[in-house]
Parts: sequence; structure tokens; C-alpha cells
Amino acid sequence: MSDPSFAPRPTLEAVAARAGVSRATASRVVNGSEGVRAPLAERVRRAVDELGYVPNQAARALVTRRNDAIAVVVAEPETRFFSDPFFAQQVRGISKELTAHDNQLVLLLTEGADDYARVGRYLGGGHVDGALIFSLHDDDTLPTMARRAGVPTVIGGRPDWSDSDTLYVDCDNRGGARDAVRHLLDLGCRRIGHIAGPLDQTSSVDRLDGFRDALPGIDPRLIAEGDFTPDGGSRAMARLLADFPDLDGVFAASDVMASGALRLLRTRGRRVPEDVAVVGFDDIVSVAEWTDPPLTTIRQDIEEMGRMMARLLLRRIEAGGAEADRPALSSIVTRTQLVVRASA
Amino acid sequence: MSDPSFAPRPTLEAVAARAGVSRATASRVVNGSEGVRAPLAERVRRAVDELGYVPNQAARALVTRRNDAIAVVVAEPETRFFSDPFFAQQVRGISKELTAHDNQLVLLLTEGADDYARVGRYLGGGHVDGALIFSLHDDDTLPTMARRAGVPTVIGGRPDWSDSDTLYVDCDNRGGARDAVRHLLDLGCRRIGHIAGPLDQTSSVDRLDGFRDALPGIDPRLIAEGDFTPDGGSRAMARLLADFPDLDGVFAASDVMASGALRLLRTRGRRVPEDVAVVGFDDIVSVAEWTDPPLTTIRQDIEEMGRMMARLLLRRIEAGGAEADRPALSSIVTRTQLVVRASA
DNA sequence: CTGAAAGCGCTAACAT
DNA sequence: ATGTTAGCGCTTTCAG
Repeated sequence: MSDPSFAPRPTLEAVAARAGVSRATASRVVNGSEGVRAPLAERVRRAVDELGYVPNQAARALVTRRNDAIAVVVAEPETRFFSDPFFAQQVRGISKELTAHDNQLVLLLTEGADDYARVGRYLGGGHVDGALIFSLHDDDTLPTMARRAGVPTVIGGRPDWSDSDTLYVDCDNRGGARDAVRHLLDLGCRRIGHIAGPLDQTSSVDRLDGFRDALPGIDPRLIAEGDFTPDGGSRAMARLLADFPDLDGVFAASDVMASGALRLLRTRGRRVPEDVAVVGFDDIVSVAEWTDPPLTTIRQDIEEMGRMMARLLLRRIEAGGAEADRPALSSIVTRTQLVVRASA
Repeated sequence: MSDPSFAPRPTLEAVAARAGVSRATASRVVNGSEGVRAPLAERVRRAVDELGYVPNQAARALVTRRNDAIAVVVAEPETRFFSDPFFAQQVRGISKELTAHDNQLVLLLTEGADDYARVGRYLGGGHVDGALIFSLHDDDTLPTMARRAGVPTVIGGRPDWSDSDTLYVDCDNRGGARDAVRHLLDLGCRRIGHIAGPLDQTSSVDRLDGFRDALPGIDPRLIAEGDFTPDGGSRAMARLLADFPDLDGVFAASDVMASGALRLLRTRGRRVPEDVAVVGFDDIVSVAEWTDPPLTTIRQDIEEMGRMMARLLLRRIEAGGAEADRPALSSIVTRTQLVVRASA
């Protein structure tokens, strides 16, 4: 017990004593409240320095009911979170925004459905002031858990229900998909296939809808469902090629899947874009610029969307539960943009 | 104020009242202490369920001085964290282990040196019971900050100083590197180059040392420093090829760099492994199995190392500051293994 | 085995 | 402007 790490951290009380003021005044100085005369404040600050005082967060949280921490929950049973750069970028945006507002990011990974209970407990435990939830699949119970736990939430990607006080941030998946297909059409493609994402996610469905918008009444076999992995993209591509040897254009619902498709096309000896033009979605630079040929794609500003999620959540927390403020906050749908590289 | 989210969460007090017991007894049941008679315990449990009681963490932390939360600090100014699968795997391992012990993972990202102060404040704030620090570069102040904050720490990768109570987990970088080069030698390579990682990190230095062990007195121009990115690998490869057109073997200090090297080799028309044999390091499956040709590499069990870090830290926390337990805990160096695929 | 009571360190009314 | 005081919700001796 002689270990130095056992030296009790100084308390506000100690600081106050050393500065010769009351705990309240010390607290005021530490928290930057107005109305403390300069000399006193100075003394307190000195005491803080000398003692190396750091506020005890637990005590503070207990009374303020604020943790300055936000949970990021990834509803991805597969461990796509770590292999797909999409998440990385989004988390980066979130992290930046949170940091700028002195909030901590608490990452909650769910490896499987078993983990949901744990996450629920955590959210309910009052550890965090809010939650950012990603990558929802059909019937995901996470948002419900968060709501029951009374934790303000913002969702990444349009949820599959609509409800005025569910806030989300998404890009215009459908519009972007339309643009992708139109580009293919403009290039003169006659037989265009679609590699869709998992259709239990709205982003996939919306992109598929956009595809159909541009190609009404298309043969459903021209649509192959992937899983947002390179492998899945490859497989879907293979299927499409098998069914339609005359395929001359492909719109993949993600760059990652497009990269898989490109690979397969190469092994099959199809030239891109001469034989088959390919358009992706996301514009994940580390993927799109590195494929061979570089990928034409639909850009969404993923990092910025992350920031927006964080900002929206912080505002919602700020507003508290006060209903009056509710209408002022609304979900955000960002615009997409066609980025032409070499693949189409 | 009629917002349902304002409904005060039930307290232990409420549970106790409903179960007709004292707060103390309720607490015992909730925390699974022995010595509460079954019928009473049952009543408490029912009350918990009915009320949907969840302990307030702040209150608990205030008294127990435990947060059941561990910080993962990534000392990577560049945002390699998110682009390099290495980190992803390690974090996955950590996450699993932490979860298994009901600890939360708090991710602290540092985008630049400015963030260090914030991290220091956070660690000092008593938010977490311990810290896992990654990817240290020379003279990194993070470990010092953690120590000053009195936060038990385990480091990922051998630090550049040694000190009996600094705990770390690393693989046998030097031995692995030796194995890589020997494999190349066994294959008959006569002119072997090395693509090193940034030499301000011990893992890079250790691998370089291993390279030199197997090839004593080698021309220093056969060593090109990369930066653990594919691009860096490409550039280093180009340099090596320029200086040594007769190069017939390359050991890259990471799979990611090796993938860049492979790409460059292809654009230069060198066949792998016929003209130039390539060995990587890490065995990151998503990289090594997907390169063309698939990469021969040195495997380290990254996820397992993550688990080990977490386990070690948890034990250290468990032991408290008690010096008696110190000697029992020591750093871990894991073995590596050559995995032969097609590139060498 | 169970309950009463004393804080953990801090903030926020409320006094002064 | 500063100090006094009352808790925040929980765990944990200490009595009974």
C-alpha cells in the first residue's frame, strides 16, 4: 500500500482549503463561472496547479447528470466495421466533432446479437449522454433500447420506419444511384446490371430504387445482391456475367463491392471500361483511386456526415427533452456527386 | 417537461421500497453478494425487473472508484488507425476480452499532438481504470502522461525504453524477420532488399535488425524506409529496383507495404515470385490472401495480442498498486510463424 | 442475515 | 461576491 498510485487524488475541498476559500468558490473557478473576483480566482487556480487537482468525473456526473460522453454503437454483427473504410471515415468525422465539443467517444462494438443486452445495459446505465447508431438492419432493436433507456439518439442512415422524432443523417442514396445509372446510359451502355447491398438495409434498398428509377421495368435478374464486401461483389459480378454475357455496364452499391467486381472482370478477361463500364458508390478514396482502373463513383461526404451526426446529437442533448425545441431539429439528407475516373 | 424521457430513472431506493427491504439489501442482491436469503433476493429481483432498474454508474463509480472502462489510446498522428487493418484486428481482440470482463472500451483518437493534452486530461479525470496505448513513436509522452495520471497501462508493441514496471505485448519481430529472410535465402535469392517501416518505431527497428541478423554486413542501400502504407511500399520498392536492377528478393516489414511493392513490381513487369520473391509481415488475411499473387508472410496473431493486452491490463488493475503482485506480471512476446503462399 | 448511517466528491440553490 | 448546505445514488462498515 506504499505505492504512489495510491496517493489519494486531491479533492476540491483540498483546493479550497489551500486557497482559503469555500468549496463553492473553488468549484466556480474550476468550472469557469462568472462572478469570482480576480484575486480569489487566481489563488484558486494556483492551488489547483500546485496540487495537480483534476475534478472527479464520477462525482460531477452524479450531480450534473452529464457525462460528456457519447456512445457510438455499430450494429454490425459481421465485423464489417473494421474492414470497411466507410465506418472508419464516419467515425473519424464523429470523433473530430465530439472532440471539438469536449465530448468523449465511447465505442460499443457488437459482435453478435448476444451483445445487445450488454449494450442496452450500458446505455441504460447513464454512462453516456447520447448515442450514435450505425448501420441498422431490419428490425434492429437498438434504437428501441436507446429510447427506452432515455438516451437521445441519432441514427446513421435512414431507418426503416419513419417517425418524427427519430433523427438521422443520410445521403441521397436514391438520387445518387440514379446519377450513376444515367452516367452509364450516357456512355452508351445497353445492358446494365446492379450489384446491390444487403437488402435488409435501407441504403441498399434506396440505391436499388434509384437504379430502377433510371431503368424502369428492368429484368430483375439484372440485380444481384451482394454484402458490401469485395468477395460479395465478385460473386454478384460472376452471377450477372453468367446470366448476361452481353452485360456492358454495372452499378455497384459500394466501392468496396465494385473493387471485387473489377477483380472478377479482369480474371474473366473483360476490359473496363471498354467491355464493361463500372460505377461504384461512396467514393472511398483509398479504394476508388487504387482499383485498376480507378473507379468512377458516386461521392458522399462520409466524414462530414459523421460530423453532422455528432452535431445533431449534441444539439438534441442541449435542447433536452423540451418539446418546444423538437421541431427545430430535423434529419439531414446530403447531396451526392458523380466522380468520373476511369472505370466508366 | 411532460417528455417521457424526463421520467426519472428508478433508484436503488425505489427498488428497496418496492421489495420491502433496505437499500443495503437491495444493493447486495444487485451486486450478487452472498448472504441474502433466497425469498428476499427474489423479491428484490422482481422489483428490479418491474421497475426496469439500472444502477447509476456515476454513483457507483464515485464510491467504488472503479469505472469498468478502459481507454484505448492510439498514438497515431496520421490516421493510419483507420486505414490499416492491423489496428482493427488488435482492437477487435481487445474489445472481445474487455467485453468478456464487463469492461467498456473507450476509444481515444489522437489526430495530432494537440490532442495529447485532452487525452491527458481525460486519463487524469478518473474516467477509466486503465489504458491501452498503441503504436508509440520515439519520445512519445503518452505513457508518461498515463503514469502521472496514475492510470495503469499496457503498451502495444515494445516501447523504446525498458523499465521493469512498463508492461507491453509484442510479437518476436526480430525472430520473425530472420525467418522471412531465411525463407528467401532458402529459395535461392541472392540479392535481397528490405522495405522497412518508419524507424522511429521499435517494431520497424526490430524487423530491420532481424533482416540484418540473417544478412550480416549487407549494403545499407538495400534497405528502404517505408511508412506502413501501400504507397510507401511502392515507393520503397521503386527505389530498391532503381538501385539494384538485379534484385531477386524483398522482405517488407508489413503486408500492407508488401501489397504496394507487389503492385509496383507488376507495373515494372517483374514476375513474382519468379523474378522477385516477396515476403511480408503480419499475415493480415484481408490483405495477404488478396494480393496477386497471394503473399507469403510472417504471421503474428494480432487479435490474440489484443486480447493479451487487455487481459494483462485487467490483471494489473486487479492487483492494484500492491507491490507484492508486481513481479508476477510481465510483458509478453509472442512467437511468429512463416506462412507460405505464392509470392515467395 | 439485515438495516441504519456515513460518506464518496461535487454542484447548485439558497443565504448572507 | 462568497459561503453554507443539501443532496446526487450508491456501497459499505457497523450494529443489531
